[in-house]
Amino acid sequence: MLKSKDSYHHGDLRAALIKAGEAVLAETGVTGFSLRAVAKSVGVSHSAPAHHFGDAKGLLDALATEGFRRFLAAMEARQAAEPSKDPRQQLLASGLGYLDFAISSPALFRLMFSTDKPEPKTSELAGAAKAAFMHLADSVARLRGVSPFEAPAAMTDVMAIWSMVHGFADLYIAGRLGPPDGKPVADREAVLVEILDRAMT
Amino acid sequence: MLKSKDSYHHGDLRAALIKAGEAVLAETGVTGFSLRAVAKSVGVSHSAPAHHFGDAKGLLDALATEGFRRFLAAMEARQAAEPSKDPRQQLLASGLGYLDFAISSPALFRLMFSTDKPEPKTSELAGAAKAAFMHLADSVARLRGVSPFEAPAAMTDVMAIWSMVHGFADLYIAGRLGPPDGKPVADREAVLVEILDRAMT
DNA sequence: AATTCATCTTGACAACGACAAGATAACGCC
DNA sequence: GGCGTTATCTTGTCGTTGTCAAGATGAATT
Repeated sequence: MLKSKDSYHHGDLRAALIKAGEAVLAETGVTGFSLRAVAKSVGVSHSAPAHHFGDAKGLLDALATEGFRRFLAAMEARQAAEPSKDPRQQLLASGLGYLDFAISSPALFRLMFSTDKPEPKTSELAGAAKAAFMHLADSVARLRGVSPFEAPAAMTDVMAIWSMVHGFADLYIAGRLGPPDGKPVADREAVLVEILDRAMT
Repeated sequence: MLKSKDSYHHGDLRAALIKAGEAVLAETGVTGFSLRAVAKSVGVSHSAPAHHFGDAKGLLDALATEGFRRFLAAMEARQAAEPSKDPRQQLLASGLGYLDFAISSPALFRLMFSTDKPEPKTSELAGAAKAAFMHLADSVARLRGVSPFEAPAAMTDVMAIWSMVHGFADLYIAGRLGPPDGKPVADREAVLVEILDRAMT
């Protein structure tokens, strides 16, 4: 018994709500986000989401969790498409995947890095976020030959690289890069590669 | 005739609302932000703010505008406190001011770089944001000896430096820097100076 | 002093998040 | 097969929110 549209029980409500929630989030942003709008777009009563996610924060957490998974997937996809196995090239490819995701889902990207830290380490959200961080740490480990958790210098590399990509992506989706009133940025990927290269010293 | 607390006309409502709005924003974040809560904290009717700011977005825009002014002031303050007049040292000091502001007003910082671009270039918001950008462009111009608006290489410097500080500040206030479950970051200023240095090549 | 007008209040409405109580059907157990 | 249990979804309600309309107040202007 899977999706039956007109039966009393939806059958796959949780997944449907996450999918619809992502669309609503992309359209209205976090501030305009409405549980009832999500429910309506799925064709379900206004308080149906409560049973699956508790309150509004619950659904947003689920969206952020799903976001971190796709975020990681975007970085890995770019790495897989990069022919060279050189750690430096792989790390640059990862950065391009980082930017890909931010551009394709700006509202979700913002939600994921929204100020509320993931509370307990047992939560799925924290796990997905940690997985994304570990991907970066591993990439730097391959580049430097040392684990960032053992060598402080490598941890500085992690922070430098992460700050650079994240800042570029965040400013880009805010439309704030380049001259104030000018167009976005000529060739964003070329620029990102060039400045990311600086972060690796 | 300035602030008279119990008269029908407040006398300085606009300024009072901005001040109170900033407090509410800091407490509840953008999502929990409420016009009525701001009005109540000033001791005024729930729809008094409308006359000064139109709708909720109007007040948030005013807060962001004020934020950009203090943002610029924070960078200049750090520069003034830096004894060396060397362009590189001055630029680093500016970066520390950037971080100062983000840490002291995280919610406001997020609001300022929130995705909605400043629409018309005539708005005060766009002007204040542009002033902050110009400060950075000027600093880079002094460092490189060329205006970023004339030399593409210098503009790349601007983007590299801005991305680095912004990313570091944004990740820091999100509590995401350093090991996933660890403490914030040992000496944040030393780390920022070190990685910012990389951005300048 | 009379009038004008910006400023602020009161009242209303639709939409929202959250809660409680009930309806429906899937599942387990005998 | 029949019955109770339980997860799932609906309906109804409450307090709060943003926005609009209409009125009250008093400062400024003439």
